[in-house]
Amino acid sequence: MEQDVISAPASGQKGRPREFCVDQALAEALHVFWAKGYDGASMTDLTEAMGITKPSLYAAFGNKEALFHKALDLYEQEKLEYGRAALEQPTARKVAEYYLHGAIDVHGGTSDPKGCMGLISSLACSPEAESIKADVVRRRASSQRLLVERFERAKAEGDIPAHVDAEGLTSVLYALLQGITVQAGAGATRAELERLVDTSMTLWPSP
Amino acid sequence: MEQDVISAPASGQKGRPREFCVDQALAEALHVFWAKGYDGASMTDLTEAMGITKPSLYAAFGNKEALFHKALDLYEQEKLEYGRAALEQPTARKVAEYYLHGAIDVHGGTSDPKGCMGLISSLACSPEAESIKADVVRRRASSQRLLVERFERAKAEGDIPAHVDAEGLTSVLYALLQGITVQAGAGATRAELERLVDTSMTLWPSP
DNA sequence: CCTGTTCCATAACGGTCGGTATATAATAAG
DNA sequence: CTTATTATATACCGACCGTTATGGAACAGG
Repeated sequence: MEQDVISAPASGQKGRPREFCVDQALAEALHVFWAKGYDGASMTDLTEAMGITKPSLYAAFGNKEALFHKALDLYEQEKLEYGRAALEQPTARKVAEYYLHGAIDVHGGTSDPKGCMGLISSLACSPEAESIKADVVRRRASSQRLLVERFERAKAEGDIPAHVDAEGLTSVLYALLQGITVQAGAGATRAELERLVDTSMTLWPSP
Repeated sequence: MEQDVISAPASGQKGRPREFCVDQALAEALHVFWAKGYDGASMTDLTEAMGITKPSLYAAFGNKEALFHKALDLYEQEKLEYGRAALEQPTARKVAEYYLHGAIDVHGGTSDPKGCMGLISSLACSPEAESIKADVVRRRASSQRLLVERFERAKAEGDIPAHVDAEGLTSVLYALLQGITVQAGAGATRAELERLVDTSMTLWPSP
């Protein structure tokens, strides 16, 4: 019943071959969800952007919600990779710098929609979007936990003062990140966002 | 043609008197918009919460968009008053403290919906909500400007170091504010939000 | 060829959206 | 009383929502 979404190899297909690339269609869907949010993206918006008809979409992805979760997977893999890379920076300060500048690149750039796809889709509150919101919150919590551990390691390494609260610092960094995506979505220029980040880094605790 | 929405005095009304209190109905509408956002709040949601029928709503408020703008006015007057009060604090540090703690009280409380009504309604991007978003962005910019001026005064008074960028600091404070409302809407506890604010204040520049 | 399977295209489903037409009820003025 | 004016209640509008049934087109194996 459940069909493999990742482009199947040419062998073993019995019926009529599909006329579109699933990965590319998913990338287009991601773009629509990113720009309009889960509720704001209609099936018509999606199918037109993906270049396929509604039955094709349902056959390949299940339904709108399943399509969103797959788009969110792709979003995290491709666009939120800077979050994983940030953790590997040598110092806590560089972790934060990498994080915030990465946010500007991804959420304040010109090639992709402004703002954060997860944030946009999780603040809209239609009852059917509750599972969407729960998914986003869950993913956010897990990546936030990694950041707490990273800052606790930094404290052990004397990288940030011992009196600093690692969880609190993580919440602060996340709040700044969220603020960046909000302001980017509201039309802030790249210069304004960099000013925000630069000022943030002047406040960052010194070891 | 345009009717005065503020409860008119008993004199001069010619027809059948209305059977509901306009102010109270507006307060109920505010609650719905706050919880669900502009797009997420349906006319049925609104009329049921307000206890009136759709024709009554249209007669009294015009349409959904006009109702939202009036609800947003009420929201700013009643719920965002802490933003104006913060500006009058004696030092920049106290301004920030007042601002952030006020945000926790209003956006992370239990009596009202979690999160920020403006943020929730301005991130949803249906084409019809563009003017909603523009209104929210405009109001935000104007209150942000007041904060920049306040911090520039603080610099002149030696309240924060001269090398600090007042505009950047304002963007940082606003990002923290937005992050607080986002995390409150995502289910953060009051203790977590206070931890965020406390840690933020340990980073605040000393004079 | 035929059969089976899978995909595409059209059209339609019931439901909800924001917004109204219509008719009736309640008041003030004459 | 009648008349004018305004509010209410019901029912409805066209448009769009997410989803699916239907019928034909394109392939593989026999």
